[in-house]
Amino acid sequence: MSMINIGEAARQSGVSAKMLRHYEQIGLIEPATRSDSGYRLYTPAAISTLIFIRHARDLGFSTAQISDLLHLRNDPQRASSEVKSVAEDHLQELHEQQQRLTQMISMLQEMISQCPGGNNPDCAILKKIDSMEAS
Amino acid sequence: MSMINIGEAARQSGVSAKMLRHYEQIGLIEPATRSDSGYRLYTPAAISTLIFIRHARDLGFSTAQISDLLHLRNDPQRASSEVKSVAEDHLQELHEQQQRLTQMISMLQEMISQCPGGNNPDCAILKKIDSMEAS
DNA sequence: TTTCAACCTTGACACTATGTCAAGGTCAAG
DNA sequence: CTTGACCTTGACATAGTGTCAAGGTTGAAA
Repeated sequence: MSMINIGEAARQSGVSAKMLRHYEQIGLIEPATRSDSGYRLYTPAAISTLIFIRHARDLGFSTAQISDLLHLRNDPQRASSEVKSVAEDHLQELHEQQQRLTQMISMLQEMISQCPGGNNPDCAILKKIDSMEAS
Repeated sequence: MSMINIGEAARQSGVSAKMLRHYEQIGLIEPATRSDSGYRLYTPAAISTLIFIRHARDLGFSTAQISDLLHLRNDPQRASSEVKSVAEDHLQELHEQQQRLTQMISMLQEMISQCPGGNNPDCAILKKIDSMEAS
C-alpha cells in the first residue's frame, strides 16, 4: 500500500535522494525496505519522519541533535523537558553564532564606511585588517 | 636574518602550523623557503601576511576572498573600490546569514515558549516541527 | 659523544552536510 | 526490443580544521 520510490520520497519530503541514502547509511533513519529489484520503498510514516527531519534541518539542528529529536519523537514515554532541553541548547548556539556574526558585521561595516572607493589605492579596509584586533 | 620555523610562525600569527602548510598547498601563500634540512622558514613580511590572513578569517572571509584581498594588498596599483567591493559582497552574505539565523531563532523561541517542559510527554516543540512550514 | 625532548617533515584520515559523476541494473511505454 | 527515466553503489569534491603516524632534525644535558 502506497510505498514510493526514493525519487518520489525526495520530492514529497524535500530531502534529496542523496541525503536519504546518506541518512540511512549513518543510521539517522531506519533502512528502507526494498523492492524485489533492490529499490528503496518508503511508507507514508517514513515520509512524515523525513519531513520532520527537513524541518529540523531548516531550524539549523545538527544531525546528532536531529537524531536525539527523532528518538524523543518516537518515544511515547518522553518528558517534554528533554525535547525542550535539546531545543534550548540549540537556541543557545544560534545566539552565539548571531553574536559572532553581529560582531563581524559591525567591524566590516565600519571598515567599509571609511573606505572612499574609487581608483585611489589608499584603502582603509586593508589597513584596518592589517591592524585590527579580533574581538 | 630573523627567519623563524613553522611553530614560531604559528604562535606569532595565530594561524596553526597545520593551516600554514595547508595555505601553502592550496596556493594562498607563497611557499616558504626551506632550511638545509627542509624546515619551512618565515620572514617577518610573511608573518605580517599571515596576521592579515587571520584577521580576514576572523571577519568571516572565505579562502577565495582572502586570496583576492591578498592580491589587492600586494598590488600598489589597486583601486580601493575593488577592495571595497569584496568587502561589500561579504557583508551582503553576512547579512543574509544573519537573516536566516534570526528567522531560526524566532521560530525556535516561539516553539520553546509553548512547551511547558516537565515530565509530560505532550510537547509543543515536536508538534510544531512536524507541522511547520519553512520560511 | 650519546641520548632525549622538542621540534619539523609528509601523508592519511576525520569531521559536517551536501553535490556530482560514473558504471550499471530496472521499469514502463512505444 | 529499444529508449528514457529511474534506481543502485561507490568514489570524489567542497571548506576549514584537527589528529595521528612514521620518521628526520636540532639543541642541550649528561
